[in-house]
Amino acid sequence: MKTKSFSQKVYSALKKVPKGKITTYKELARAVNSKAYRAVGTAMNKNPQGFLSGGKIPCHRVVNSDGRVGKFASGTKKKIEMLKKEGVSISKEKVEDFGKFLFNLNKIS
DNA sequence: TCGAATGACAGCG
DNA sequence: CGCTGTCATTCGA
Repeated sequence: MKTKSFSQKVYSALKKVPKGKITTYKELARAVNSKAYRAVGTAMNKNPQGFLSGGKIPCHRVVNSDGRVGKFASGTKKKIEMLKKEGVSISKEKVEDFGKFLFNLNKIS
């Protein structure tokens, strides 16, 4: 495994998330063996290589540990609708069965 | 409720 | 080029 940048690892982990599932900044940060929860979102925001640019980074599948969608580049509400189309139950701006749709990147035992 | 920690970027000198 | 402030967050007291 080559020494990838922190952000690069985050993208790779996020790409692993299947459709209809979501993940949290905390899990992503843990996937890269870091605790820079903020850096995960910040790096994405600075690198809009997400689904908007024809990329493969489902930034909209990333939510906060509280189940909140947090903030998104193209509009938080927009992501909520997308997630709902994927099958995720969201109320207002918060995921209901958040833990149920959560995808374990680290597959914690 | 508030502050600290952590990674990256923009602005300023 | 180097430092500071801010940010798509989280945790502990």
